[in-house]
Amino acid sequence: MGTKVFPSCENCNCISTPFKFLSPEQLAFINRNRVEINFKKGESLLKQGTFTSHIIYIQTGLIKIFSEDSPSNLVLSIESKGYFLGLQSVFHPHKVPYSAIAFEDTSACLIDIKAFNKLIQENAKFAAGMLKRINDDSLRSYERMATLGLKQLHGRLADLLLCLSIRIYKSRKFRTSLSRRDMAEITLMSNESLSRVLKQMKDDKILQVKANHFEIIDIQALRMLSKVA
Amino acid sequence: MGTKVFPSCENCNCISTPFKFLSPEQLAFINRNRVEINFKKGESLLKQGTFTSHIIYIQTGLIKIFSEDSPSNLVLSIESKGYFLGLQSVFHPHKVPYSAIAFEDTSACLIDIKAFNKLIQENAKFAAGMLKRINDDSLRSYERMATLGLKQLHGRLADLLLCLSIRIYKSRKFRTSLSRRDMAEITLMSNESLSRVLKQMKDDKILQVKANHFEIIDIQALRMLSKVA
DNA sequence: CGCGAGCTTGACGTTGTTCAACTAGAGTGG
DNA sequence: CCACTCTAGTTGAACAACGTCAAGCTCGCG
Repeated sequence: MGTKVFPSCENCNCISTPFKFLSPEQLAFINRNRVEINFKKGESLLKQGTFTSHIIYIQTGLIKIFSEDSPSNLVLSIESKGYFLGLQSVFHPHKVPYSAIAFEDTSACLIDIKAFNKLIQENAKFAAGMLKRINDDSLRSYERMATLGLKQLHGRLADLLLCLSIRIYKSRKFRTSLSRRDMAEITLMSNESLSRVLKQMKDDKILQVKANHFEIIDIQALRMLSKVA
Repeated sequence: MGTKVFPSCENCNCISTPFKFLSPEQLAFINRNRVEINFKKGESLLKQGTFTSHIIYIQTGLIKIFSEDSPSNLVLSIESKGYFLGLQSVFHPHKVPYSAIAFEDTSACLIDIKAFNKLIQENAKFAAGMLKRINDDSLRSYERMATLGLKQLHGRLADLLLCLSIRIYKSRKFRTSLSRRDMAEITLMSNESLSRVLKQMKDDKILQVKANHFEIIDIQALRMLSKVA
C-alpha cells in the first residue's frame, strides 16, 4: 500500500458528478482530509465488521465487494473507476456490512468520514448526489438478485460478460485481470462449468477468447441468453 | 379499495420510530396530507414503471414487493406492519422500480410525496430515520441474495419459515395467508419441491403443519438448515 | 527439460424440475 | 343429501441441469 500525494482535488482528473457540486473552498477542504492509496491485486480495501473511518473513492482499478456472512463468500458486486465505497455508512454509521478487495492494482482516495459528513450537511446537492448513488446501488442489487436467482449458467455468464463490456471496460473487446476462478466465483458456478459454457459460446461464435483477452462478436446473442436463461 | 378517515395521526396507534421525531404541528401536517386505504388480498399497491406519488405506510397486513423486469417475476421481499413502501423515490424521484401487491387484506396510509419530502427537509432526525430504513432494506437485500444464490431447497425454505416466524408473525406458531404456491414463488422452487421439502421437515419433527397453520418445533434445526444449505 | 498452476475435458452422481396421476376439500346444482 | 366439478396440494417417476472427481492439457518458469 504505497502513499502518494497528488497536487489537489481542484485539478484532479478523477472528478465526477457529485464532486462537481462542491465549491472551491469545499474541494480544498476535502483535499486536506484525504489520502491517496494504491492497493495491489488481492489487497483488502475494506473488511466486514470493522468500523467505518473513510469513504473510499475508486480512481482506477477493479474491486469486488462481497459478503462474508455465509459459509462461502458471496460477491455482491464488482466496481471500478468512480465508485464510492462505504457510502451507506455515511447516513447510518455502523460496522461495515461487506468486505472489498482489489481484483487488480487499484488506486483510491480515502476521505475522512467526518469531513465527508460535514460536506453532506453543508451542501444539499452533494448530499442528493450521494443518495442517488446509494439508490443506484440498491437497484443494481435487485438486478443481481434476479441474475443469481432466476438465470442458469449461460444467462449468468452472459450477464457478467455484458457487465464487463459495458460497465467496466466500456469496450466490445477487452483484457481482464479476472481469472477463470474469479469469474466462476462471481457467477456462482464451478470452474468446470464456467469453462464449458465459455467454450460453448466460443463454438457458437458469440465470443472470441484467448487467455484473458475477450472480444464480444454477437452482443445480440448475449442479450438473448441474458433474457431467456 | 375502500377509503376511511381515521381521527388523526396524533393519536394513531400505528405510530413508529421515525414518526416519533415529528413535532405536533408536523404530525398535524402529515394528517392533512394522507389518505387511508384498505387493499384486499391480491390487489396492487404499487405498479413498477409508474411515477411515484405517495409513500405507502403499511399499518396491517402482508405484502410482497417484486420485480417485473425478468421473464418470470422475482419476489424481492415480503413486508408487513410498519414498512414504508416507496421510500427510495423520496430521495431520488423516478419511476418506481418494483411492484407490490397484498398477500392478505392490508390497510395502509398513502402520504403525499411532496408533503413527505417537506418534512424530510424540515426535520433532520426524521430524515435520518428514513435513511436508516433504506439502509436496512439494502442490507436485507444482500441477505436475500445469499439465500437465493447460495442455498438449496431446504435452506431457502428454512429462511422463509424463520422470516415468517420472527419478522412477520413474531411467534413460533402462526397461521399464514400464503398459499403453497406463494411460498414456492418466494423461495424460487417448484410447487412440487416445496411440498416435498415441507413433508420432510414434518417427518423430521422440525415443523407441525396443518393446512395454513404452522408451528416451529425445532428452531435450532431450522437455523442449522439455513446455515448449511 | 521438467515441474506446477491454471485451465479444460469427460464420466458420473446429486439436486431439483417437469409431467402425470392421484387426493382432499369447497362449492354447485339437482 | 348426493354426485360433479374445480382448485390446491401431494406423490412418484423420468429427465435435465449442474457439481464433483479424476485425468489431461498448456504455458510460463526454474
